[in-house]
Amino acid sequence: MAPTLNERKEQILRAVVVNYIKTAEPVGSRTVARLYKVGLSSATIRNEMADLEELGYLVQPHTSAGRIPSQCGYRYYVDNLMEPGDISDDDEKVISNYLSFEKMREIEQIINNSARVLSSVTNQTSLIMGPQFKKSAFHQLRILPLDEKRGLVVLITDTGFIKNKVIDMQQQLTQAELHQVVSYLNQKLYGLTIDQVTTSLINELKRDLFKRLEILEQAFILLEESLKEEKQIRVFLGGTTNILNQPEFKDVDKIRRMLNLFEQEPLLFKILEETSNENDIVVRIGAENEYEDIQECTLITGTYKIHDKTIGTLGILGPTRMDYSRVISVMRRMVDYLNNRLSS
Amino acid sequence: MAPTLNERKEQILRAVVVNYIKTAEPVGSRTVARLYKVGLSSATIRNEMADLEELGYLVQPHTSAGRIPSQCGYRYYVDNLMEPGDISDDDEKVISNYLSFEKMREIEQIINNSARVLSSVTNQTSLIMGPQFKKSAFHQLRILPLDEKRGLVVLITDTGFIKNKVIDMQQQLTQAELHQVVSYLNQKLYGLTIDQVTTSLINELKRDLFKRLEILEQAFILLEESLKEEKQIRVFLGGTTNILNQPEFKDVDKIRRMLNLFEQEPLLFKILEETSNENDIVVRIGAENEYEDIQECTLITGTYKIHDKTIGTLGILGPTRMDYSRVISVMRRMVDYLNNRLSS
DNA sequence: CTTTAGCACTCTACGGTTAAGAGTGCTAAA
DNA sequence: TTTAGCACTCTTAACCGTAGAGTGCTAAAG
Repeated sequence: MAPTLNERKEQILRAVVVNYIKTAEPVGSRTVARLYKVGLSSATIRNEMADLEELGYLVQPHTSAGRIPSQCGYRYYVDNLMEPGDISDDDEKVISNYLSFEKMREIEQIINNSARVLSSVTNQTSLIMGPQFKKSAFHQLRILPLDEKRGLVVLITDTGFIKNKVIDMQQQLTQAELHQVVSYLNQKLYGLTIDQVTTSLINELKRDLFKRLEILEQAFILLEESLKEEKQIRVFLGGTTNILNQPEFKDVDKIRRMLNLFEQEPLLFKILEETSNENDIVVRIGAENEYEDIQECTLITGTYKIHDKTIGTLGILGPTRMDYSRVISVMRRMVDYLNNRLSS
Repeated sequence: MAPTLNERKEQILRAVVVNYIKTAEPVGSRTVARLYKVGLSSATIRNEMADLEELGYLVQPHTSAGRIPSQCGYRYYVDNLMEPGDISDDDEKVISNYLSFEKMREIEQIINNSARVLSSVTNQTSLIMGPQFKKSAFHQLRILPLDEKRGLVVLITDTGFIKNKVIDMQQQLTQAELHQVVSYLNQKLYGLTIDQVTTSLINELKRDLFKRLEILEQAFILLEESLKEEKQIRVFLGGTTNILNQPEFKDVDKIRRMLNLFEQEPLLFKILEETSNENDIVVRIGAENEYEDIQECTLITGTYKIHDKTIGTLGILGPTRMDYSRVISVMRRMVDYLNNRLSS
């Protein structure tokens, strides 16, 4: 869609982006001439940079400063100029070092740890959406009587999640009655994703069951509630303090807005879900993001799967001035890791 | 221990503390004379303030500024000058409004919500230690076979916690064998607190059981691990961004140190545990805190119970310049709330 | 026609100076 | 013992002026 630039302009744009990513300082024509063997004088580069500014790829903070990439500039860089490249050896070393230590079994811990790794390698803030229970398929339901009044509902999905919840049972059920209810439910719900277990479906089942047993009111309400609650998903954060190291966040007010965002789990969830794409790593630069408070940031997301079923999203959030190539390769690496780790 | 001040000095000290808490500006003698009907001229107050400074209760940021309370000054204020007072009507209204909405059943949600309330009413950062599983007593253990290879271990405590964990069972166990193991364990462990279930005790049990069944290796290792893991407790945070509103945290470096602290859950846990006292609200001002990074802060803690068993701690962390009277009363209110809520 | 050297111009960042304001300590009088 | 008065101190904000970086434009060179 964007008009293609000639090679020289591309070279210069790349030089500006790369240098600005590294130094966070506006890049002048002299710097480009010196550091990137373009074989041109600063004056020529100046002219080209003026063109690039007119085309919208560069901006000038003020008349006598160097140029910095605009959001379009970053976009062009990511789409056309960046060498995708594999993860660097150094990063790989750090990551595998981190991951080798972990003997975690609980899925939450794995996710949490991944958030930590992701943020400390990229020096950005990482967000990882916990496994989305609702996308799993119903596999099995058990009710385990605890004592006279209480029971434990255990719900097992095809992806291996186990959710449980204590319920009060006002009226006592005999073992046989309980068994009857449970096997009926299992039969009806088997294979549905949790998403598909709607309130209306539950109501229907309730009507059916009431014909046979009229004592389950309590238990049912609670089962319903429990399913509803489970749809709320945790978002794990790593390296929230990393934004403080970025010069673009020297303003306390910006920091506040970001941290505020980090406290709002449902919002983070929404942002991650909207941005992510099942099959690919997505890069949202600046105003490409829906949510206003991150329109000076770039969000990079990827998804992870359990047994080929997409189950969650990971994201890295930082200023638009971000080492795209590196972050993307690290992201790719972590997605692979999670896919392998969780499917075993 | 501290020498008692005469009434006039107390009045002036109180005035300085109160005013400084409100304005965050050094308080001059004129201000004290004007706003707090001491019936003395600024000159007299100046002399008294010079005395108070010599005694260590006030400090001067620089020669020509007003005074601000030293940490000793705050301590004296909290111990002797502050009217303890009940929670204000406004605060009570806000709190009960928040709490009336909640229909939460899960303990984690209750805690999390409490953290939110606490922080938004006090405008400080709140920390709440999740229920301390390890202080509960062992009540009942169940193993629920899921399929050929896996089982669900369910652990129930006297305080009503339910913890569960999936285990892989390499060798198959018959129902009878399983039952035997489980009832043996229940018998041996009943009534012990989780704290008391040490590795050595588990090893002992293991030896005992191996005489009868030699197939439990796997299951046992996993049970042991699961108990160990459960000793790690979550700390819920609320209002971490509130510190940004405090003028004492205008320095980005201080902000970073605090946020860094907030990311280290085990450390928060340690701080809360060290500070808290089962029977009372504890106020730790500045250097009274062990941990270096909060020695410019005040930490106020209280504990909550389930069935008269202390099970967790809540804390409020803010700059030493904090509305002590208000925070303490709010803290007291929330402790009461949690005690009632969780014991039902 | 493209590239380059040169130069005047613009804007920021920084250091130093100044003036206003707040509050003190001291002295002497009430 | 208290208070009025005053000189003194220190901070803060505003206001220069200058150095430095980088530009845009022009004119010459390739």
